[in-house]
Amino acid sequence: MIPTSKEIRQSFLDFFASKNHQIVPSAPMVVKGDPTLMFTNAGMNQFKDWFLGNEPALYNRVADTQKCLRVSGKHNDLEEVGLDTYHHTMFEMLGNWSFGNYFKQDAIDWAWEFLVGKMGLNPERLYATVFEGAADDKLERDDEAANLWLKYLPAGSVINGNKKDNFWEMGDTGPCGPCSEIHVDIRSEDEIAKIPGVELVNKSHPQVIEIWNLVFIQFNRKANGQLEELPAKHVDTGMGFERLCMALQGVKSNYDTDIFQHTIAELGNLCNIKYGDNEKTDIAMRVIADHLRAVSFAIADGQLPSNNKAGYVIRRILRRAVRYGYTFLGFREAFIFKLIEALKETMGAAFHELASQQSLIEKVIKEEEESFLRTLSTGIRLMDDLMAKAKQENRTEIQGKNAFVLFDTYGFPLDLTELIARENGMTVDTEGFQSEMEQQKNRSRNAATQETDDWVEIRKIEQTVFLGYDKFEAEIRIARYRKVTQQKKTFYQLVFDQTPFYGESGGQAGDTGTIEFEGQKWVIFDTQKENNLIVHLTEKMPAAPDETFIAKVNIQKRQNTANNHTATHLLHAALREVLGKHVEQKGSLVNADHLRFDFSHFQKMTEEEIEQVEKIVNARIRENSVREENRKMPVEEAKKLGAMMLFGEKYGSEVRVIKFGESVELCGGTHVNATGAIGLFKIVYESAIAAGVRRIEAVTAEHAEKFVNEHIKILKYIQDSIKSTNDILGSVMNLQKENSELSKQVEIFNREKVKVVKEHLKNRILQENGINIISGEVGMGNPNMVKDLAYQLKGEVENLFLVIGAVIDGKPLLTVMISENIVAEKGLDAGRIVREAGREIQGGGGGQPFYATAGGKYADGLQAAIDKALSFVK
RNA sequence: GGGGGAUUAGCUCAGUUGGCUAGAGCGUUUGACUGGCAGUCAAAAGGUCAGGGGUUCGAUUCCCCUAUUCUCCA
Repeated sequence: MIPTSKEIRQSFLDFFASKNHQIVPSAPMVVKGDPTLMFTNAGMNQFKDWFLGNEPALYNRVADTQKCLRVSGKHNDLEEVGLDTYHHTMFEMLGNWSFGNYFKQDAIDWAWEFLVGKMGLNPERLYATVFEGAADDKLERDDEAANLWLKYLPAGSVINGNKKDNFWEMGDTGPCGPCSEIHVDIRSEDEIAKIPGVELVNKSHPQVIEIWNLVFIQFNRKANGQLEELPAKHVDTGMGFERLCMALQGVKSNYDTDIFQHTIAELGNLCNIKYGDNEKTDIAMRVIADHLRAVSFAIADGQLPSNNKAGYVIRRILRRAVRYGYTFLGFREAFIFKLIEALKETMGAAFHELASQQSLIEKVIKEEEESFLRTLSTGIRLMDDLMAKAKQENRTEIQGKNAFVLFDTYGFPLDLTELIARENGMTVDTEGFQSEMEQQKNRSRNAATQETDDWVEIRKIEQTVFLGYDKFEAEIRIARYRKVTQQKKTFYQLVFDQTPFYGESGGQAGDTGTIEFEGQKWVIFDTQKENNLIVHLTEKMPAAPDETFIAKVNIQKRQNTANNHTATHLLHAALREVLGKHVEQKGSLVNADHLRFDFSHFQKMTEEEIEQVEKIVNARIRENSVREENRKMPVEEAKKLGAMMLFGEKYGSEVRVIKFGESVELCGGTHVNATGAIGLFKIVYESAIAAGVRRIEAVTAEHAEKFVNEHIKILKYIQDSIKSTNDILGSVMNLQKENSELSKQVEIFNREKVKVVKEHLKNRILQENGINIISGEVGMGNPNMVKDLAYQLKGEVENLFLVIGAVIDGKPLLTVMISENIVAEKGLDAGRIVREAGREIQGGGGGQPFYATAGGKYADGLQAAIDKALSFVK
């Protein structure tokens, strides 16, 4: 009986539950509150603070399955995906952890018990690697792990690995340690007979692969590169779920497991191509099946495709999928969104966010696909131009610089440029392209360099105590600090033993304020949160950092922020009341000046809906509901209370619940004591930010008052200046109507005047050598009338040579118009004539051979200029 | 965070040495043809050339700032 992916996942969790592990849900794939990471790229991310010692571990044994995305930074697999059968952008990582509890022995015993005992993998096909040691770090071989493996494996199956493969580090600094990997050989008997598996371990063979990495964290790497032994040792393991399924289901590719096959079959139906028929179309289908997952889960976690940061990464993944579909499967219209139903059928049971967010995911993806198809068609047009130009210049190569512009500025991928070039018998200078790319990378790197010194620890603390819910001011001591230099600017990060400062998180801006000691003040210009660490930023470091300081939060700003935050909760509840329960928070920003709230909703809000929402919020404010706060409520109880849980948020087992009347939310932010403090709430802006997502911006209290007053002031000003008493709108509309009628009148008069002047000039035609010469000064209101006059005369008088002078707004204007045939016959050039004659009015000019104008500063010279112009035909 | 683009009619876009009375296709309206529809033909309406400053006799075009947006890199 072949186990399904669902059964395999469950067996893993059940197994470690039986070993007294706490099973926790997957953290969101999109990381919030960690500046060093955009996406969860390993199972341990959500426990980072426990490893770093920033906060105590809640459990000492944990296991889970974690949604991971590897598309940027150190682990970037994006361009590999699809080409082989085992790389992914998004994947599930099964993991078990020990926080200062068990170590190498249990980790290895249980891994073996699960794989061989529970899941029935053939032990003869398994290999283990252990760290061979490294001289530069003065580390010995990990004999302890090796000996443990020898209980289960023959000596020939325990292999030494180097620092690159078998020493795990989180980053340049931080916790690290040796690791031991389990590899499995899933080749056929025949192949194994030819080459023993042991020779293929870590050789990138698609069927001799690592499935489980057991990391033994025993060191801390400092900024100077040295290692120090950790007091508490941890275990961090990660097993690729897709690979495990492949091994257990007896297939040769991750994509042949039931995790992907349903989606691939559906895709095959859409394009009428069978998976397995052709290498090229197979790659495309794998790319799409993989990217679809990554993008769908990212959107479900609240990360919409956008034009920078994490959102941009998501956009790029989706576009890569569209590109493959476009090139290899012949899709010319959006298609990926149609596969979400199939994905939901496969994974929806384990990850119910797929089902509950399905229509949003579909809309967003469809919109993105369509927008990228437009980008592609623009690129194809530009490509046509480039090729035409190259052919003109007898080149068969598209210059690297041009290909780069196409890519860099217009987002047109290089492989498509090459494809189109090839189809037209041309090539692309990819070396030139790469060198341009290299320059761009250097520019960015130079701009982004940041130097971070080691933390200087003054006193040991377990975790900063946050006092800000109750206090604006407190005695604090600095626990540690470090210097950060970024683009020649230097500032310091301070961590306190306790603090009234709120660190930026949950959309609420960080506090500002001061710390004081004996009359001296240091400004805290921002407070940030890195995971759960509250970091205070200051430009100057106190000379005696081990003193006790008074920390004071900027109260005015904090209160304004609280107004806006509470108003956001009321707004959220009101939107659900007016628009429906499909409204869910997709993003939120709260600072002292205003609030911004993004939420799922599929159409523009009507004026009436906005008005109604505003009305409800203001009514709640007047009700003056008192804040009911519970800082440590079990998450299950909060759910029962009807608190809104957001997808894409990580919740601990105990949560803070904020209740104002009907509004119940899980929230770590700071709020008003009673809604009355908000005073007034005004929506100032409603717009779309993506398919299916709207944004509201609003202001409260003084800012709302100011907003209203300014509008009233403007209205009053209008009322005063149009001398209207009651019907302002009617008066303005009347004025507009009158204005347009008057403009039309002026237009008519002007035309009439041009006509009169024209007739007058026609009566003064001077014939000379078969040329009809007209000249004179005319009084015209604007240059366009003169132009009009000239063109009319050209149409009505043959063989014309016209010179007109006019003074408009005190400035002289000279116009010359010559019939085209005269230009040709006599070799005249109106442009040259006005340039020469223009000197008489201290100006210059130009135009075309038959029509040119010149302007100047010296109006008295106008007649001389006219004479000068006439001298060209006389 | 750094670089490169874009912003012209309701929509998609042309508009290169600064001066072609600012254009095309689609759409809209009207009229004609057809028994009706589909359609074909003809005509018209529709533009503060994103906003602000500057250079110039003259700016959609060149320069600077702002806003919005796209795109690449980190």
